[in-house]
Amino acid sequence: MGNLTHHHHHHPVDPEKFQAELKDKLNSLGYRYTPQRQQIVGLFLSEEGHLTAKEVTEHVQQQSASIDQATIYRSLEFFYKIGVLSCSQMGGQTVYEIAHSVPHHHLVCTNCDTVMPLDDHHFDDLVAHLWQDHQFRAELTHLTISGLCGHCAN
Amino acid sequence: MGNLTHHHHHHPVDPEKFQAELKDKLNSLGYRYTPQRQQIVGLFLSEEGHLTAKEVTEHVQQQSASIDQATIYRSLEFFYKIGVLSCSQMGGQTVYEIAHSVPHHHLVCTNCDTVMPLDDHHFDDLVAHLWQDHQFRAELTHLTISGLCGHCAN
DNA sequence: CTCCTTATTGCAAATAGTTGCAATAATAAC
DNA sequence: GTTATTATTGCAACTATTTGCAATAAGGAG
Repeated sequence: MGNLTHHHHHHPVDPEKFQAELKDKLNSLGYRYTPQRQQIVGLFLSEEGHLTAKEVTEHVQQQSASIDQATIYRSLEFFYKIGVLSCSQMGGQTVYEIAHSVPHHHLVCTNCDTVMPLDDHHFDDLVAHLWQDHQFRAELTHLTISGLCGHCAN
Repeated sequence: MGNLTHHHHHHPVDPEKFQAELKDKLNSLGYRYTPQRQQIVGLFLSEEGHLTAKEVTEHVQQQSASIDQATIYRSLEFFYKIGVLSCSQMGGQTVYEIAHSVPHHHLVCTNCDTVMPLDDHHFDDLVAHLWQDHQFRAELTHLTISGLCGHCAN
C-alpha cells in the first residue's frame, strides 16, 4: 500500500494552547490528560495529515520508551469518540487526523493515492433528500470517495 | 455488536443457474470453481443479506469439515474483485453480500442497526459535480451512511 | 501537601486477518 | 481416460487489533 499523501489547507493551531484547552475539556468531562495522550495528540499536531494506528505507534514509541500499543489503540478510539480526532477508512486502512471544526470528506485517487478534501456542504442536498423522502437523519461522518483524480483520469 | 438486519427487495435468483453460470465465467477467465468457492457462494445465495467473514467461516465450517479461514478470506476478496460479491464497511465491520446488478448503497441506523438500501442514482448529482468542479472521476462503490431511521429519530 | 477515588495504563492472552510455501486438485489439451 | 499445467488450498507463522485485569497515577477534596 502506497503512502497516503495529503493536500490540505491547514488551520493554523497553537499546539500549546490546543493542548491546554484539551486538558481542560477532558478534565471537565471527568477524563484525564495523561502523558501518553499528550504525546499522541502532540504527534497529530506536529505531523500533517492522516496517520494509521501503526504509524502513531512507531512515532510515539520512538520518542518515549514504551507506550503500549493497547494504549494507543484505546487513545485513538477515545479521541475519536470525543471528537478530537476524526477517523476514516482509506484503502482498507483506518486513518486518523485532527478533527477540523469544519467537517469534510475525502476524495482518494485509486491510482496515485492523492487525498483531497471535499467540503461537507456538497452533501447538503443528499442529506435533505434522505430526510424528506426516506425519513432518514443522516449523520455524515468522514466519507471516503474513491476514484481517479484529474491527473490520473487521462 | 448487534445483528445486522437487512431489509431488501430480493432479486429472485435460481441458485443452480447462478452457480453454473458463475463456473463458466470463472473458467473463461482462467479461474477455477472449487468446492470451497461453491460452498461460499451457496451460502450467500441461501442466506439473505450481509455476512461478515466470521459468519461465513462459521456457517461454512459447520457444513463442511475444515475449510481454512485463509481460504475464506481469500475467496471473499476474490469474489469481491471479480464483482460477484460487494463489500462495505458497516459499524467497523467488513460485510459482504451478493453484488446486485444495480449498484446501491446503505443507510444504517446507528440506533436499531436496521440496514436500508439506497439507490445509486441519488449520487448522480454529486458525481457530476465532482467531475465538473473538481475534475474527479468518482467510482462510488458501496457507501455506508450512518444516521437515524425514521423510527428512531423520534 | 496528602489522601482518596477511579480513569487509565501495561501486560499478557485472545481474537482478527494476512502471507509464504509446499501439496493438492481443477481445467484444458491430448 | 490420462497427463500436464498452474490456480487454489491448507497449514503454520505472522501481523493487526481487542480485551480482562491488576497496578498505577491523574485530579479533586480536604
